[in-house]
Amino acid sequence: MLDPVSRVRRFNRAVTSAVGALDTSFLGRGRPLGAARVLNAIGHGRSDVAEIRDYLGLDSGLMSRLLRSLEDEGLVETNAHEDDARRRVATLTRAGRREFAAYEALSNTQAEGFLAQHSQREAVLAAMDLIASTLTHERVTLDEMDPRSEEARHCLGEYYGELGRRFKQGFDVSLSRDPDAKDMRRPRGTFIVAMSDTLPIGCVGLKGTDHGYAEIKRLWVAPAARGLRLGRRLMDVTEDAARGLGIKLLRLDTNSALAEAGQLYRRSGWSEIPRFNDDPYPDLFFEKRL
Amino acid sequence: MLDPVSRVRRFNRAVTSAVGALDTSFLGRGRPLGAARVLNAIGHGRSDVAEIRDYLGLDSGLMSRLLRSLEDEGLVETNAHEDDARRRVATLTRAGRREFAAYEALSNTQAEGFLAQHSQREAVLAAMDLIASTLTHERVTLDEMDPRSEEARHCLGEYYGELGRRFKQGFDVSLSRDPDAKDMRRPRGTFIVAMSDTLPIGCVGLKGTDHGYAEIKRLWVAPAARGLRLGRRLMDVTEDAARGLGIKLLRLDTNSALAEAGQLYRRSGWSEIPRFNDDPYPDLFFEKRL
DNA sequence: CATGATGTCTGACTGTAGTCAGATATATTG
DNA sequence: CAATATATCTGACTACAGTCAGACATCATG
Repeated sequence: MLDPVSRVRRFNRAVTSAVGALDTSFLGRGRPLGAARVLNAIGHGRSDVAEIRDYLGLDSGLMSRLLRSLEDEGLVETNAHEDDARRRVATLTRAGRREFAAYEALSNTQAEGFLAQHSQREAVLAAMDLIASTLTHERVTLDEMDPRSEEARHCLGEYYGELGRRFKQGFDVSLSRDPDAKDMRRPRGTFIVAMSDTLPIGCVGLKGTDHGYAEIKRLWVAPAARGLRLGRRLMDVTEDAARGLGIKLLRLDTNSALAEAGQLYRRSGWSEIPRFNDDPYPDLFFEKRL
Repeated sequence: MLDPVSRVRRFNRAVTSAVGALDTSFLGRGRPLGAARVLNAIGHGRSDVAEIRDYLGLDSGLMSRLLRSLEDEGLVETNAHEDDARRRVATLTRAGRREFAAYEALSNTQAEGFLAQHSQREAVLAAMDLIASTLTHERVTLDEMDPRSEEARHCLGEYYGELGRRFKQGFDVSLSRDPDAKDMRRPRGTFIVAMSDTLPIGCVGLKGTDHGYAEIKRLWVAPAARGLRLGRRLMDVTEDAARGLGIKLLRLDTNSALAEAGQLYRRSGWSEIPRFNDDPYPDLFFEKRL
């Protein structure tokens, strides 16, 4: 019972029966699961019918019927898409928004109830994050984003916080050479955020310079997503982007306190070079020719 | 997106879609989910039809039909229960055992595949244990068991290992006054194991003495099950058992390195007393009058 | 041994999810 | 503008899960 496979299977059993209960509770508002899922997808901002169908994996016939039943209930309205009259766009009516809010409240209460069972909330949450990340890691997308976007700023905040915890002397952004946002935008560079569902779980910046090379900056992976080789994926995508921008040489600096990072660089074709800047924090310097 | 409730809901979404895939894969052997569940319940040693029905939460009519379909496939045989001919007992035929083994192999492969995604297996497993324990903690049963049973010995082994890690000087059972198993059996005492599914996740011993009191020994809760107030439940059940045995006074010893334990005792009506034995490890002593 | 309780089974039924073929309206392309 | 592609809808169908009432055999009890 204590070998790894049994532990995974115990988890599966526990979760399967809990999810079963969760599904039934969706029926708690007198509506079949399929219709409830469509209503919630619309409530969460998916309006294009084809998109919902794709997201929920439904047959077009079934989707059509589910929409019709929600319309009959007065919860949803559909209209032709303004650019293409074949496509339909679904929106919630006032009653639909009310009903959606009721589902949201129900889900929130359920989540709170679950957390209340346990006196060590943070440990439970961290465990949930870890498993959710593992389950969804094939669906993580690496999206180019503006370094000033909310998602990017979230990642950077977490990154700085972690440096503060891991460097003996702490970390003060203002002392470091904080890259200018415009150096991490095309065409000089780029900024990439790893998104799991709607949660930003990692980032990396490619910063253009005028010295004949570009720099990799701010590589960060959320603790819950570590071990999934996301750092490697972020680096690969950034290198591809750099090649696309015609960049021939990459450099980066890091600190030996960040052991995983150093390992990653060495394993993926970077070579250590002498210090090439006067930033007070880094003590390790790498470059890679593309 | 980062408040606790959102994190729980993200976990729910991730797990719901994974479980959906898992359910469908049960159909991968050309058999409806219901029949597959019954087959697997029988394979896992549940033979009494009423027990299976109860475990899977099925209607008696449905259960009957599912059994019939498995019989038609030649996978299951049912016979009258030898003590009560109204009850039926289901057993797997040779073909049934083969089919069950195929499901097992499938589940194991799936579990291994999941673990393989992540380079930090132990962290993922610990997270799964924690969540499984939280989800199933209402279903944890506290069973009286022999202190020499496999379950009890597992718990004691974990307990000693943990003392070794938490005591500065380590822990050597032979130096401690290891209770005689017969002092933790009725009528002198008892031994209680907390079982989650088939996994032992906690224990406590009630050790009878000839000094006018009984002792609480070996209170342990698995790391993954901490925070669920299981220690409290174990203590409550043991006190009830002690009352049932006519015991009027309980004592216990512990070590200040085990802070949670000390807190638990103080909060549940125990009072500190002077040392009452010469065991080298404990430095805190309590008693409670029933 | 009659009576009621229990465990299982059968038949008749419902609701939901899902599939498939074809109809309809709109877009795109040569 | 004709031919084709695309997005949705409708009707007809199947499979599965689940419910309910009642039949039947067996057991426990006074």
